[in-house]
Amino acid sequence: MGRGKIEIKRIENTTNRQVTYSKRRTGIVKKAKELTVLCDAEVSLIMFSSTGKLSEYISPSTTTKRLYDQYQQVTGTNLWNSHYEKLQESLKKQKEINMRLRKEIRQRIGEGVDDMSFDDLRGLEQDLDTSVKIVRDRKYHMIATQTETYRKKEARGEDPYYEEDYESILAMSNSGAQILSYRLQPHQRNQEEEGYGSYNLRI
Amino acid sequence: MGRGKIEIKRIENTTNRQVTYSKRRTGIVKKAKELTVLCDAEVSLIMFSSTGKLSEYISPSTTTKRLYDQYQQVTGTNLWNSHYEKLQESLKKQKEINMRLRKEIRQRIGEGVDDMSFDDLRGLEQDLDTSVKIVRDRKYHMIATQTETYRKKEARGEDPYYEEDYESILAMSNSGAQILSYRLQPHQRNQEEEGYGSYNLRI
DNA sequence: ATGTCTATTTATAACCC
DNA sequence: TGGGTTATAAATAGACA
Repeated sequence: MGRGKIEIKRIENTTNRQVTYSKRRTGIVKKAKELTVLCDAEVSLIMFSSTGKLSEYISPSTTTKRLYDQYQQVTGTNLWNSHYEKLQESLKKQKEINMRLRKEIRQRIGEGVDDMSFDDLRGLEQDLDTSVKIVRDRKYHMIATQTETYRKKEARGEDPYYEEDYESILAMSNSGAQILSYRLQPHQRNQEEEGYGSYNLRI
Repeated sequence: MGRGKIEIKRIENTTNRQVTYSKRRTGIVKKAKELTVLCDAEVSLIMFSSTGKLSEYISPSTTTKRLYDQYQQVTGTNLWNSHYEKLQESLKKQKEINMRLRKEIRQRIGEGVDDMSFDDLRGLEQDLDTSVKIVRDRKYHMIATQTETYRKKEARGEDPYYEEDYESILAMSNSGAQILSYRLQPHQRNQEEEGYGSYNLRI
């Protein structure tokens, strides 16, 4: 191939190795092209240099993906299987989490209370009490704040009803979107869909 | 390449085409091997003849699948995605659902209450009241039932403390497993034991 | 890293088995 | 198909820009 026979053995000098790679890469790609045209073949050639640089050639009549699908069919080995399995596992996990979340919500709503132990009941009751207290406090706070605003406006001589009436002030940030989904669709609790969600969230 | 310059153009004669394919296939595979050894590269070469016959070369240091995984990483194109669009979609959906469920639980606990509208707050409060009522009723029912059992035992002259004391009767079906996962986080329970009586106040 | 030059080695087209 | 043989075209190692 050049000035003197060479032996096919790893070129230790990094620079030379890269130079040779560059030249031979061009050569092999040319061969692949020729094979494609001359023999009407379909060729996929993927190369990583020792520095990790990628080069590829794919016959213009096809795509890498299509050719690999064919490859799989012929060889029987399913390259995507492992990916598929991972996805499925993920999905399963998500469904389990979903189930748990649903169960927790159901219990918080008061369903299935008959199957709970006394201690759990007491715990749940306490939790609910705490929550309801938080919500109520927030509600009171909102009322207080809005009343304050109303009074200030009035004090400044503005018409407090200028833009909105008192009721609408209270109702103000009624963000169209319902927040508790179960309240939106009472029937929904039957079994929404498959439930996967997240992996390790803490509630 | 032989007796007279040839032009790179599809060989129309099928037999000749196959002969040429066969010879050149050998040649290109040799080149791939040389590139692998000489330049320490990783090469995947897949070829389909015009008759559909598959030939491949893969550098011994890797596997077709591994090399293709690398290929995907570098190119960004995900060859498998299109195969599993449905699965992937499913997964996405599940994650969204879980997100919603988590959000709902968080709200039922009383988190994020500051971002809710007044109406939503009122709705949530009602829901929580209802739930706590259900739970409390069930608790009372259990107490009543157990007290009943206790009395009956006593009436029959049995020692009601024979196996368990009164407390443990109440605590009975304490099913080791925690039911509400969020309760596992201890700090959340700190503010308990308060106004049971005010849980159903309404403005 | 890429392109050019050149001596030499390789690949291979055409042919035959 | 696959293996030889051989004349010739192609590829390329080494050197340098």
